[in-house]
Amino acid sequence: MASSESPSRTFTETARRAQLIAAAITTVNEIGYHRASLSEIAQRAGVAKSAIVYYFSSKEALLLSVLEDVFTRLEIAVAQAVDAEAEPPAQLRAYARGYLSYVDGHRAEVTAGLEIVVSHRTEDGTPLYLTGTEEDSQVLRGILSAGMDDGVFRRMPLKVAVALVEALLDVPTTELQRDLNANIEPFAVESVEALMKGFTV
Amino acid sequence: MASSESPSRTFTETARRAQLIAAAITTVNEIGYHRASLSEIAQRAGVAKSAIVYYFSSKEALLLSVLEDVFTRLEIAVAQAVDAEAEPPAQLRAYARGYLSYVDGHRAEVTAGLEIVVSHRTEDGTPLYLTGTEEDSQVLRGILSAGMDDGVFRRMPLKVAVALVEALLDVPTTELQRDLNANIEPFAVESVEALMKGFTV
Amino acid sequence: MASSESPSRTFTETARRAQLIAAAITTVNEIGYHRASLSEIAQRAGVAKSAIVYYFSSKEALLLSVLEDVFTRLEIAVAQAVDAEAEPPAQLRAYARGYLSYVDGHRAEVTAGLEIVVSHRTEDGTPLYLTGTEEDSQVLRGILSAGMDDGVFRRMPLKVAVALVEALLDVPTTELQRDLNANIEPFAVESVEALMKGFTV
Amino acid sequence: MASSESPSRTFTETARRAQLIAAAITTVNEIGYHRASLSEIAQRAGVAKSAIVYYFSSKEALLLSVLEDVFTRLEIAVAQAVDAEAEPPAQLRAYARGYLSYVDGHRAEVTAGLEIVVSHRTEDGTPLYLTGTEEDSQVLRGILSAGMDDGVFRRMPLKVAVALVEALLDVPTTELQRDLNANIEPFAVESVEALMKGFTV
DNA sequence: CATGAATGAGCATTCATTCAT
DNA sequence: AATGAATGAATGCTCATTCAT
Repeated sequence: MASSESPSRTFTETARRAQLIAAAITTVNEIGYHRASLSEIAQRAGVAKSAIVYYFSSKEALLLSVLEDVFTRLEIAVAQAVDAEAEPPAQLRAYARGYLSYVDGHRAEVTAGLEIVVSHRTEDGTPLYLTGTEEDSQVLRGILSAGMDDGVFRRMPLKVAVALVEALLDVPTTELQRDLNANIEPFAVESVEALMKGFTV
Repeated sequence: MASSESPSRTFTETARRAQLIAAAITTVNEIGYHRASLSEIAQRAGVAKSAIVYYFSSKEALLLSVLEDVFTRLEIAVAQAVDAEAEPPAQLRAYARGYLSYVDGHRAEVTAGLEIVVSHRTEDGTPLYLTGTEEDSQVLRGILSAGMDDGVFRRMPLKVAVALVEALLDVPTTELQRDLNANIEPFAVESVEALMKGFTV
Repeated sequence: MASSESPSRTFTETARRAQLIAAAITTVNEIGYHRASLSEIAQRAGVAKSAIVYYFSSKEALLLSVLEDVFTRLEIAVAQAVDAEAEPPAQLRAYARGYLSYVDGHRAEVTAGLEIVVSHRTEDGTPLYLTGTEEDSQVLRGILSAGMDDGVFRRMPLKVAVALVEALLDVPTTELQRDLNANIEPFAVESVEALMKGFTV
Repeated sequence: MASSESPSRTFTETARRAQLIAAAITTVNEIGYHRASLSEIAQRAGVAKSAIVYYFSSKEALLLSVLEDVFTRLEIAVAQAVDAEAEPPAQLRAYARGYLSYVDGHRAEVTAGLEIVVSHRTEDGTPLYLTGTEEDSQVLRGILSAGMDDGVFRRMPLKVAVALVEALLDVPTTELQRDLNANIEPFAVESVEALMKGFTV
C-alpha cells in the first residue's frame, strides 16, 4: 500500500499522486471545497474513487497533500526572496513581495490551498487556519524579531505581528478567490505598503 | 405557521427564535459549522429537529438569522462609535475601536458569526465572505473616502482600502476562534495601530 | 368534536366544512393531490392546519368528504337524467349524457375528485378507483341488466359492462385533467357513440 | 460509477439493475407506489438503500426504468402482432389482442407499470398518464388514421380515438390491479368487441 | 496496480397529528 | 370554536470508506 511517508516511491506512484493533487486543485477551484467529493475529484482525474484512497489513504490525506505541495513551494520561493536581502525592513518587503509574486504566478494552486485551509476541519472540528504552528512562520518570525531588536520595527508580541502580516498578505489572495483572473497588483501594492508603514516605528 | 417574513410575532415565537439562535451559536462554537447539524443544534436547544424548521424554514435560514442578529448589533455599535467623531482619522480609529470593543464583549456571537461567514456556502458554492456588497461597508467606505479626499489618508482604490481594514480587524477575532477566553487586547492594540499608520499619508 | 356522521351540525360547522372542501378542491387542482398537504389546504382556506383536523378528523376524512360531496351530486344529476327515459338504450344514453354534462358543468370539482380517486390510497395501499362496490354503480347496473334481458344489449358479465362504460366515460374527464378549459365535446360525443355502438347487439 | 447513460455495462451491473427492477415491481404490487420507498424496495431486493442509488441515480430513475423496461417490451409485442395483418380492422383487432395478450402474460410487470404511470408525478406535479406524446401511440394512430381514410372506421379526431382505445384496453389491466390472479379473458373479449363495434362505421 | 461493488451512517426536510389553551 | 406550538416518524439522498478480485 502506498503510504504518504514512504521514502521510496515508484515512478507511477509519484506521477499518480501529482495527477490526483492537480485534479483536487481543479475540483476545489471549480466547485469549492464542500462539493469536492472523492467522486468529483476522481472523475476529473479520470480514475476510480478507490484509486484516490489507494494512493492517499483518505480524502483528508489527499487534501492535506495538496496543502503540503502548494505551501512547500511557496515557502521555498519566499525564503529565496528573503535570502537576497540583509536588513529586516528589506527582508520584510522581500518576504511580502515574494509571497505575493508567488501567489500571482500560481493562482489556481494558492486559491485552492486557501479554500482548503479555510474549509477543511480536523477531526475535532478545528479549521486548519487556526492550527498553524510557530514553525510554519519561522522565516517571518526571524525577520520581525530581528527588526524589533534592531529598533526599526515597532515592538509587539511576535504572534501578534505574525498574525497581522499574514492577514494583510491574504487580502490579495482573497480577491483571487472572487475572480481567478483578477488584477491583484493594486491589492498587492497597498498590502505591502500598509505592511511596511504599519510596522515601522 | 411561523414564517421568517411574518410581520407580527407571538411572544413564544420571539422567545423560541432567540433560544434557537443561541443554541446555534453555542453549537457552532463547540463543534464548528460543518458539524452543526440540525440534530446537534436541536439537541442543545432541547427541542426536536422539526422545531427548528418550524420557526425558521430551513437550517440555512437559522444560520443566516444568526448572522443578521449578530452583525446588525455590531453595525449599530460601530455606527454609534463613529458618530461621536468628526474627522476621518478619529472616525477610523473609532470605527476600529468600536468594532473590536463589540467583538470583545460579544465573543461567542461574533466568533460563531465569523465561522458561519467563512464556512457557509450559497447555493452556487460561494462563501459568504466573498459576497459582501458595497452597502455592507458603507460606513467604512465613507470614512476612508472622506479621509482620502482630505488628503489625510493615502489614496488607493476604495475596495482595496476596505479589504485591508477588514483583514486587520479580523485578526483579533481569529485569535478568539482559537481560544474564546484569549486576551485579545494586544491584538486589538496593534491591529488599530497598524491600521492608523498604514493609512496615514 | 365535529364528527362526519353527526346528524346535527351547527350552522358554523356546515359552512366551515363547505369552505374547507372548496379549499381542498382548489388545492388539488392547483398543485395536485400529492402536494396538497394540510398546510397548503389550510393556507388556501385561510385557517390553521389544526382547524381542518378539528372539522374533519383527519386529512383522509377531508378528502373522502370531497369525494362524497362531488359524487353524490353527480349521482343525483345522473339519476334524474335517467329517470326521464323508459327504455334501456335511451336510459344508457341519458346516463352517459347526464354524466358528461355534469362533468362539463362542474369541471373543478370532478377533476379534483378524479385526482383523489386515482391518487389516494387506503391504509393498505389500495387506490380508491379499485374499491368501488356494486352499490356505487347500481343505476348503471340496472340499465345494463335490463337491456341485456331485453336483448337490446350484448350479453356480457355485468361487472365487465360496468367497467367498460366507466372507462369510456372517464375519457373526457381525463382530457379535462390535462386542461381545465378544454373543449371536451368531441370527446363526449365519441365517447357516447362508442358506448352505444359497443353495447348494442 | 454506474450511470444510467453508461453505454457499456458490466455483467454485475446488468444483473443488479434487473434484480432491482424486479424488486421495484414486486414492491409496487405489494404495497403500492406511494409506500414503495427506497427502503422498502431495498429490503425486498436484499441490498442497502444506497445500492439502488448506486445503480440508478435516484428513486425516480429506478421507477422510470421499470416503465421503460415494461413498455418497451409491450410495444414490441404489439408491433409484431400488428405487422401480421394488412387491413386496418384486422390490424386494430391484432393491436388490441396483442396488447391484452401481453398484459395477460406479464401481469406483475404491467400492473406495476400502470400503478407507476398513474401515481408518479413529474417535478411539476403532472402524472405520467397525462404526459403521453403522439409518438407513444404512433402505431395505433397509424391504424386508426388509415381505417378512417379507408372509410371503415368512423371519422373522429385522432386524439379522441386514441384515448378511447387506450381507455378500453386498460379495463382488463385495471381488473388485474384488483386481483393479480383474476381471469381477465371476459374483460379482454368484451373490451375488444366494444372496440371493434365502437369504431366501425 | 486499480477497480467496481456495496455499504452504513448521517443529513435536511416534509407532514399529519396531538394537545394545551 | 379555533389556534399555535411541537413532535416524531419517515423519506430520498450523499459520500467516505471497505473489500474482494
